[in-house]
Amino acid sequence: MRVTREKAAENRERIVTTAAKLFREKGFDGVGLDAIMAEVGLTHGGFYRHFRSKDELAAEAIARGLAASAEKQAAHASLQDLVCAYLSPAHRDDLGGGCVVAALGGDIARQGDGVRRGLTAYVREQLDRLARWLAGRNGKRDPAAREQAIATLAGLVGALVLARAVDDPALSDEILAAARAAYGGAEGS
Amino acid sequence: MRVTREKAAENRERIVTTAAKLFREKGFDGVGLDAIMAEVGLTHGGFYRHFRSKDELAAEAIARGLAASAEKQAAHASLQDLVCAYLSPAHRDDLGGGCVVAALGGDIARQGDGVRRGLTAYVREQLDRLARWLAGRNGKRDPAAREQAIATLAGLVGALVLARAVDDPALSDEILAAARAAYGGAEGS
DNA sequence: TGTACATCAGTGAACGCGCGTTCACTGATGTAC
DNA sequence: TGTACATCAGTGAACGCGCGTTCACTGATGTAC
Repeated sequence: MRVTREKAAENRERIVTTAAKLFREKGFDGVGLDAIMAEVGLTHGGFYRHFRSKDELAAEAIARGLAASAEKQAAHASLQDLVCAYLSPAHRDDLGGGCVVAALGGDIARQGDGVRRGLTAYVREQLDRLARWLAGRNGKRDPAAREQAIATLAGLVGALVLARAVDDPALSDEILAAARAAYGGAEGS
Repeated sequence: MRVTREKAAENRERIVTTAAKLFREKGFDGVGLDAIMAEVGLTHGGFYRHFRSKDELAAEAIARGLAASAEKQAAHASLQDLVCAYLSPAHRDDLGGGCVVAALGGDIARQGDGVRRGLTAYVREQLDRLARWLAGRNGKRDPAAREQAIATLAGLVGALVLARAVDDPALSDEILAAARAAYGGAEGS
């Protein structure tokens, strides 16, 4: 049942992206290798032709998810766009495709070095991007831009976590709307 | 080996508080009943004299953790106090005794109805408290107080999650300090 | 280009461990008289 | 107050299932000649 090298590489790729989705949806311990492989369309035995362990897959899946997030954030034309998209009901309801930090934040703090190092680099990158935007908005060379960037990133992540954790749809929507307003998603750029 | 009714009630209590601590430290799936019971000083078999299942314990432990948090927040004399304590390095490093939402936020969204309803009530309570304080600071009857309360709560939770997830102690400290400044922990009341 | 052989991605059964749950049992507590 | 019996919190072994991991095997792909 050997497959093309090309096909094998594609399968490996799909294992990583599928895992990245499922981990965000159900947590690291909430998904088994069999569920991941089944969603890819393979049997679980073949997993170890691609990865040494579930942990190795987890590290790679997180890295992939962070890279995808970074790309998505970079695509926004303005801070306003980014905040509106991040705090949209659609993003709240898209656990598997959304922000890795909001979905797995608590668990990441308990993960190994590789995962946490990747996350740290991602946070630095996002802070730099936000600070640049904020400096542009407030006037060049704003010394408070970095502090504002940190407050904004924290507010975005926290608002999404709260909006997802809360039981009442009306309260959840209110949280998103208030945070959009507070973090610049409703004002002009 | 029967024990006093009093002693049994005390044991039950300790199971709940120990579970509340360990769940926050290692996640729901990261701790077994045997570990919880061992830390209490009992054997795992006795667990089912007190609870019908691990899930039932989880719901009660979360509720207990939220109640403890609410009490702690209410004890602060001012918003400044609360923000400074919440965003302190000590709180960041006290996973087991700290904020339930920051420690288990992502997992709570995947829990049952009981847990989420309790969390929702807790969030409402905190928002009301924050809005009252913010209205007091800005002048009575501030219509933006609630929006500001939401932004503040989100910022607190998000900053703590980020500070814990990040690998670099200096960046972690910077996040806490910036958020303290941005959310009113450094200004006068 | 064609043939023979080596490689190796994927299969599916099996292993082993952890963990939630159950159960027969113990013996001190609680209660009825 | 004292005695006999019922209750039940806690014990420790056992069960069963899920899941990460291993392994012998298959058969198409890749390669050497």
